[in-house]
Amino acid sequence: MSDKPTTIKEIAKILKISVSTVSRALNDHSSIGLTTKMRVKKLAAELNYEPNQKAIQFLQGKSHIIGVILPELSESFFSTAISGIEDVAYKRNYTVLLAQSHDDADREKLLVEKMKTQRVDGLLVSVSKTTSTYEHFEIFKKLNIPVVFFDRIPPIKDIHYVASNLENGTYEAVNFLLKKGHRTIGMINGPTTLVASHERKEGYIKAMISNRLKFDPSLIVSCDLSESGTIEVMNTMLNHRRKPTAIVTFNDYVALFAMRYTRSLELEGIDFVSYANLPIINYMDYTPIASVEQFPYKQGKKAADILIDLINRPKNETGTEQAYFNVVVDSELIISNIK
Amino acid sequence: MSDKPTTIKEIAKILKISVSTVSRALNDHSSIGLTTKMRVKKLAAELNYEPNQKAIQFLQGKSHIIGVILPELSESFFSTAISGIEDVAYKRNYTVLLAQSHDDADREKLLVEKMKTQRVDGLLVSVSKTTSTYEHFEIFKKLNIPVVFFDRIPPIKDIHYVASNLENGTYEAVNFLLKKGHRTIGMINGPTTLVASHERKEGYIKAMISNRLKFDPSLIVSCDLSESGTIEVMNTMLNHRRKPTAIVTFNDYVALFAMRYTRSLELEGIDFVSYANLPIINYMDYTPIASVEQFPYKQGKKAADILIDLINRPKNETGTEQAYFNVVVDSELIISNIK
DNA sequence: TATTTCCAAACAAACGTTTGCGCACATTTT
DNA sequence: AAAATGTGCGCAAACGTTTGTTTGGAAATA
Repeated sequence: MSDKPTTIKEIAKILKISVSTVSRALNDHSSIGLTTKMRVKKLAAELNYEPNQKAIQFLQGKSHIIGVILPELSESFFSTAISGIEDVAYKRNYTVLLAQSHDDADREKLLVEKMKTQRVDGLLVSVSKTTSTYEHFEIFKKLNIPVVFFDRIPPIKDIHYVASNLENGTYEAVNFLLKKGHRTIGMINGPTTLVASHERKEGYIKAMISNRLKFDPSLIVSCDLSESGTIEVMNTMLNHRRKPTAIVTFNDYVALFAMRYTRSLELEGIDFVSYANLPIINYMDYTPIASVEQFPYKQGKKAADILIDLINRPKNETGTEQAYFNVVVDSELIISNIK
Repeated sequence: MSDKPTTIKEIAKILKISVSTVSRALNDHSSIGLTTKMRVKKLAAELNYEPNQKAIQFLQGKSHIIGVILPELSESFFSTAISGIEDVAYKRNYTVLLAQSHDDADREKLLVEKMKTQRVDGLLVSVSKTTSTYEHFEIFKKLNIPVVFFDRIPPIKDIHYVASNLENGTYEAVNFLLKKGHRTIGMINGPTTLVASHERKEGYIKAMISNRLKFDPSLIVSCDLSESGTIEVMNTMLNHRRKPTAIVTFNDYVALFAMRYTRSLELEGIDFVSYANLPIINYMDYTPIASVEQFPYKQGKKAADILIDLINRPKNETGTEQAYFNVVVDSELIISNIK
């Protein structure tokens, strides 16, 4: 039968010393003699001793679980981010409790409750598209449990977050197109309410300016990101007095819609640049000629690291204003090697 | 400041009764009077009492964590499966510890170790492509910790598993093509070593037989599933004395490769049927006309349910041979609505 | 009335580990 | 020689909960 795992007690009994001595020996406490330490460690190794995490966590009143709530696991951006989150969590001895909101605000609220019940030590959130109120996160603030937002960040103050800087990537993208000879560059942007839309626009403008070109606001159009919406704005673009020879799209889906539409019109020669969300893009016949990479793995890692730092930070003195982590990960233009 | 969560002790103190009474009252133990129960429950509700899971789990010597090791989170099949696993885990009060092998056997071995250290109560595994030995799972058997395999199942005896029945889905697929008028149906199958390849072949054959058609083995070809491999076998197909008018491919990637290749040859009119792995398929210009759906969500749920059942099964009498769960989830042909 | 049965609640141990405190002994300082 | 300091280790409490055993008293039986 399966012998129960070795405990510190058994080691103590065998060595005829107290449990506390064993505990301290294993933790390299300074008040334990070298010989005793050696003996303890040797026996521990022989017996395959592994500390009972549950006991420790219970004792310390910490769950050593970090909650992660994100919109869709099946979106490659998020599943890649999770990968980074987990690598960090594992290294730092935390367990990840995963949950998906499926972009539903109500479900998100429910999940936040669940996380509280599970007594997570910290929370990592990428908010759902439909979330418009943010009180459900207040509970955590009250309980002094840190929350770090990443990628999809609520428009409120006093929060920790990790997000990508889309401005610089967009700058690079537009710059790349300009260097390639394009002079009329369109942009299919997302809803103007999104921070991400704003950043894209800024990057676009900066690229134009730094190339001493005039910025034509009518070349940037907002889109609801659906297929029909994309076709609609594509029509606007194509009927523009200055028809773009290149278009930057909000994401890969929009790029695919737009490219499919131009092909259906038997239009050729428009260069597309997008933002990397889909790995599958490599399997396709027609792909954007470049992509702005947002490094979801890196972002996930960073966010998890910050969260765990926050969990373990020394007790913040009451009254003292604490600092908020606002980390921005630069994006980067990746030029496709498919010609 | 954040008041610490309410404990059973505090309730006891306030009500001037013992902790054990409170505990039993909350758990509806029979030996507690109705009035006491009411009083306890009322106060518990008022104080927002939530049992400290860590304490319970520690006391019971259970971690209430199930480990999940799978090849790639970013593959939609797996991320969908995870979703099902988590739903079940949550409902049954378990936490999911997630890990990816990235289809690397060594990493998988490492992760199994990690899971052991974390003292998971059970393990859910979809084995990596490169795994060829399976001793690392033996440790769990020895420790009496249940392991359930799903989707990618090792070819060994005496294991629990959940897998999809590809035979029936393939049968439906081929049948569908036959009904559509096709008489020469090719199949790009995977490596013959895979169970999944075998099942596809069987389904194919059964469909032919039940339609009273002769089965031509040369119409089924093995493929390493790479793009070049796909092109190679496509050439074989296209030069076959009986050129197929429809082809069933091992997965969506192979379908995409094959379809791209036929288009590059400016060949038209071959119908493709594939197995649903990629949601993105809907965004593409050319898609298979039908897909065999494997219900990863359902499979994940089922696997998790079985695992947790196994964890909580009454102690198996030593010596008594225990039964192994071998669950097979039927696949189903989904006909694409994109014409 | 004396004894048994039963109900409701209390007591106390247990789970594995960490940690503040204290004790004994040895060494160094006054 | 007495006092202070240091070293190495043990004692016991603590974390929150469950659960086997015990207790007190009331009701039921003899």
